[in-house]
Amino acid sequence: MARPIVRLKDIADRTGFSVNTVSLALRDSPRIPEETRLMIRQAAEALNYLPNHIAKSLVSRETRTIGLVLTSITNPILTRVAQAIELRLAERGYLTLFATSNGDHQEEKKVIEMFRSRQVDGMLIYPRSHRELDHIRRLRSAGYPVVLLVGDNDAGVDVVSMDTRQGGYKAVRHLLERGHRRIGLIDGGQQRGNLEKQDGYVRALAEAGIAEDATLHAVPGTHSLMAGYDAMAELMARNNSMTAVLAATDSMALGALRWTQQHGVRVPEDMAIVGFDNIEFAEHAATPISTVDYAVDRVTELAVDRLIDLIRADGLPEAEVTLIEPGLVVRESSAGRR
Amino acid sequence: MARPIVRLKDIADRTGFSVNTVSLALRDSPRIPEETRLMIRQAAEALNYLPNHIAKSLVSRETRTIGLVLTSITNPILTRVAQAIELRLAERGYLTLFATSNGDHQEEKKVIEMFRSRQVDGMLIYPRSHRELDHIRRLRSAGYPVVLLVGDNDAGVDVVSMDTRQGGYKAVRHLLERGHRRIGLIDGGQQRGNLEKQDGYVRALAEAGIAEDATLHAVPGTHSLMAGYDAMAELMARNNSMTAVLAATDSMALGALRWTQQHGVRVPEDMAIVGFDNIEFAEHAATPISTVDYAVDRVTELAVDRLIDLIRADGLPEAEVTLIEPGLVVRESSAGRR
DNA sequence: TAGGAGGCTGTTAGCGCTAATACAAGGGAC
DNA sequence: GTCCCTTGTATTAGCGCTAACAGCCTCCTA
Repeated sequence: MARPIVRLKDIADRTGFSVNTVSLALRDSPRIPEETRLMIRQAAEALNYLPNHIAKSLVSRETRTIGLVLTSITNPILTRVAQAIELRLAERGYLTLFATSNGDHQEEKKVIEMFRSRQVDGMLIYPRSHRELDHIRRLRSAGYPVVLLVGDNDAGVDVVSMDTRQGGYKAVRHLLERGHRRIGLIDGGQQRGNLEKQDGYVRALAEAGIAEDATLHAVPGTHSLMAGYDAMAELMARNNSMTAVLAATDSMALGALRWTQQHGVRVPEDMAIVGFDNIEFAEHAATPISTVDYAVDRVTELAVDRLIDLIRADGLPEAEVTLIEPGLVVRESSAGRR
Repeated sequence: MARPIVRLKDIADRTGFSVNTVSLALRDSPRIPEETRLMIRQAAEALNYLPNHIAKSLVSRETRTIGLVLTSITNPILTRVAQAIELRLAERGYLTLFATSNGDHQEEKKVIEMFRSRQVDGMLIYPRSHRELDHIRRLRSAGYPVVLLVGDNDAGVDVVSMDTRQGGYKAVRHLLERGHRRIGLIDGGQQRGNLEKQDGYVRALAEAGIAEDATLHAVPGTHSLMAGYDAMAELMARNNSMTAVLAATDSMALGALRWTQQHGVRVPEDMAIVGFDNIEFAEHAATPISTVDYAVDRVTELAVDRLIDLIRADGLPEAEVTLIEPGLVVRESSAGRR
């Protein structure tokens, strides 16, 4: 600790000018003549001066920092989202303060408070639950710029998100078109009321006149590959004559694929598999996996743009929900007709 | 913007006490009687007061924030590292300011300056090059607590890292013991002088009396699965009678595996494959991949502990380099003898 | 009953910076 | 020569907070 800090005062002492003159010179004020500016710049350089952003923030009331709240970064797609957001914010001159909620409501609230206390200019939040958003709505009504990275039309907060409901719908439509009737669903997140993917799944089936069947649903607790593997084992043990399965993440789809490999079930001949997110490992799996694409670049770009608009506006405008329609990437795992 | 801020002054006005008394009461000073404390607490609650951490930092000269610099978070193992670090720092009461250098030297320097300007209490850095560390050594001699997440004994800065040199050595020894003599290497990062894995590879071969053979080396530009795939294609095209290959990351090992699948090369019978990092996707690949384990928990725990020790010490102690010996996880991809 | 000793609270200064204002010197217009 | 305006700089105040010190009671003791 106790590293020596070079302040404006030190430059002032060295050059004989006042602190204020030094401040103005370093900020290229037109009121300071070229010659003075140069002298001061040189002194600053010689002393290896670095402005104290903390002090500046106290005066300017902006920190040029935004807070990013994720549930957990182990989900490969959230990783890519985090990376892309950091990059875009950096381009716009913002630094990213990062924290994870671990899917816990109290943690999420605590993290948001910490960010507020640190006076972040705005927040990007991937909420653990897509339904319980009261604490975030309160944030917004207190005047804080917030953009959610997942959510629904009725969120009451700004949202930029993939339309996963539509994604689920598209994936099931695709499977129906290939002749599948008994389609399984490996979901995740039901505990928190995040039902978008399931909604899409149900709607597509309903349109085709197919009733829901609980024996075709599995709800593992996590999104990991092993969770997908176990869920697949469970579904297969139920003897429900399933011929296709939709997994809520590619990791889980890979787990399901692994199960089929180990148990002599051919993909896609005996079992079609479709995942979500389009991660690299899904594309190059032993059997390349069909998937609902997550448009990382679109989502992050729009989300960051929107957040910065909110920050710059005075008085928050009406909340806006942007849902991006995902594309379906069809690969070998769901090829061919039944 | 322009959200209204509740300050100590507002609580003071409301309760009739002075700002100082309010400050003391909220910090549970023993000099403030219970009754006063309660009144003030209630007022604070009623006004929804949140301390301004920025102002506090200006006075206390600590921000309780550390800067984490990564090259890029798309490498799955760095993701896990980032997550684990954030978690451990949060436990210790620190927030994580996050930035990526994208493997660019100027970016790395710029990011470090931004962190300094924001008065972070310390930094954890995954440097793009394990050799060009002058700018980081300068940081240290200026009194900044820094811990590198990869590095060598002669770094001159604190390091907590996996011993990847030892990892490369162990992996090759393992292949040699299985009877392999023509062992390929798919590396990455040579451009920046990160030769640890290659060093270990070379040493193990030398000890076995096997000369280096340039036709067995491939150096893709990135760490991605496709990079591994392409490198494998290149190595196989060289007709170098290779029977085993060591890839610098599991992603690349998966890419190599994918190539063998598509070209009728049996693993491990015709080709053994060993990777680095032990990511979940390697464990559950079509052929489970042997790998050099990355002890995420050990590394991040020790790194964070060391950093906080440095922050608490007055006057930085001698730099300390901790290299953690990695374990080798043998799976199907390198099973059986030749 | 004077003189402390504590208990409680207020006042002042300062963290490093910016913004608003003040001021001194020089130059032109009349 | 006075007045005013411009140019360059210094002074002051204040961001929200903490730390050091100052002061005023009340109560106890000799």
